[in-house]
Amino acid sequence: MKDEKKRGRPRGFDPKAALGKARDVFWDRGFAAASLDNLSAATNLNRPSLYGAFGDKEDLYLDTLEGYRQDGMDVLIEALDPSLPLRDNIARVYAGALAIYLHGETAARGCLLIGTASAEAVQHERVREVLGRSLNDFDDEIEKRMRLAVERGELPRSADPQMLARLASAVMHSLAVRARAGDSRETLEAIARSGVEMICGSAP
Amino acid sequence: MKDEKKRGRPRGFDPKAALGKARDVFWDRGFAAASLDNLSAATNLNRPSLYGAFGDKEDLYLDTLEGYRQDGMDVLIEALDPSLPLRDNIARVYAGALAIYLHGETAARGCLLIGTASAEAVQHERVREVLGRSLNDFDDEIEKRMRLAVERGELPRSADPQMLARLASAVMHSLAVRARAGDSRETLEAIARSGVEMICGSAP
DNA sequence: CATATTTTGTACCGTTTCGCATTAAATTCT
DNA sequence: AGAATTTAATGCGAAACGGTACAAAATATG
Repeated sequence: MKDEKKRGRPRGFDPKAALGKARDVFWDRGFAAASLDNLSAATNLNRPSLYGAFGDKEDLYLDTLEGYRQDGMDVLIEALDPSLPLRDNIARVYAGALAIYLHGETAARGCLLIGTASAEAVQHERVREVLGRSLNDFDDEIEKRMRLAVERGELPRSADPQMLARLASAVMHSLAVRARAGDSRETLEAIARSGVEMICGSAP
Repeated sequence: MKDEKKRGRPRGFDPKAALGKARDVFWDRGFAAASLDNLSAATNLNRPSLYGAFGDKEDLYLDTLEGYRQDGMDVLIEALDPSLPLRDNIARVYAGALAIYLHGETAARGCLLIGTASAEAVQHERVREVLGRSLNDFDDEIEKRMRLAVERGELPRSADPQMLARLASAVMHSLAVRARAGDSRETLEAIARSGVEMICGSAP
C-alpha cells in the first residue's frame, strides 16, 4: 500500500532517515540555533528539498518532535510490560530513558522534548502543545500500570495511581535535565535506583 | 564604597535593573531566539551600551543566569528555615518555586535555567557549567536540611539525606518543565503536595 | 578653561538567516 | 515519443543578525 507509483520524479532520499538526521541537529542545538544550513548538511538535502518534503523549519521541528514522542512511547510501553513486577517496570523505564539521554558527541543530550522544546514552548504554541501532550501521555501510560498494580495488590489499595505516576515521571524529567547539565552516568543511575525505591517502596 | 566617583560620563541607567529586563527577554524566548534588538528594546539601552556594560550576548546571558541562580538560592534558603518542620520546609520550597514559575505574559515561564539554559547546554560549555552548578547547589542545600532532619529524628536513621534531597529536587525540576508545558496551577500544586508526602512520608 | 575619560546615540559593516524563483533531471501517463 | 508531473540543484534576495566605528555629550581632573 506504500508503492502506489506516483507520477513525477521519485524521491532520492528516505524521509524517515532524513528526519532522524534533522532530529540529531535539533537535539544538539535546539530549535532556534539550528540553521537550515545545519539541517541541510546533516540530511544531505538541499534546502528546497527539505522545504518541499517537510515545510518550513518549524514544521520540520514539530515533525521530529512527533517522531521522538512516538519512539519514546514505544520504549515506555515495552518497559511497562505488565508480565513483569512493577519494580522492574519502573527500573526499565529509567534505564530506557538513560539509554536515550546519555548519548552525545560533546555532551549528553538529555531529552529532546524537555531539553529543547521547553525553550520554545512559551513563544510557540504548537511546540508547547506537543510538549504538554507528550508529558501527559507518558503520565497516563504509567498511570495505567499503577492502576493495574493496585488491582493486583502490588501496591496498597490506598495508593493514588495518578500521583504515583506523576512522581515516577518527575524522576524521569529530572534525569533528562541532569543529563543535559552534565551529570555522570553513575549519578543518574543512583537517582534512578532511588526513584524506583521511592515509588515502589511499598511494593514487594 | 560604591560611590568612588569615576572619571568619565556617569551611567544613565541601573545595571541591575537592566539585567532584570534582559532576564525577562531570555526567559520568554531562550538565549538563541533573543535578539540584541529585543534586549535593547526591553532594557532601553542601545546596543553599544549593552555591550559596554555586560559584554557580548553570551556574557549578558550568563550574567542573568548567575543572578537568577543567586535569587533562587536566597528563596531556597529562606524556605528551608530550620526552625520549621521538614514537611513545611519542603512545601515552602515548592510554593516558592511555583510563585516564580507561574508568571508569564502568554504562557507560564517555568524555570529560567531548566527552561532555557538546558537548550544551550550541549553546545555552550559555560552555560552547561552554570546549569550543572546551580542544580548541584540546590541539591546540596536541601541535603543539608535532610541531614539535620535525620539528626533531629524528623527522619529515620536509615534515611539517605543525599538521595532524599535529589528526589526532592526532582519534583521541583518536574514542576519547572510542566509549568512551561502549560500545566495548570492546580495540577502543579497537587504534584507539589504529593511530592511533600512522598519525601516526608515518614516524617511526623 | 582645557584635557582626559567614560557613556550615549547613530549609523553602518559583513555575515548569516530563511525562504523561494528558476531551471535541469527523472519518472509516469497518454 | 511527447506531455505532464514531481523532485533536485543552483543561486538569489530581502531581512535580520551580532558587533563596532565614530562622533557628540557629560563628567572629573589639572
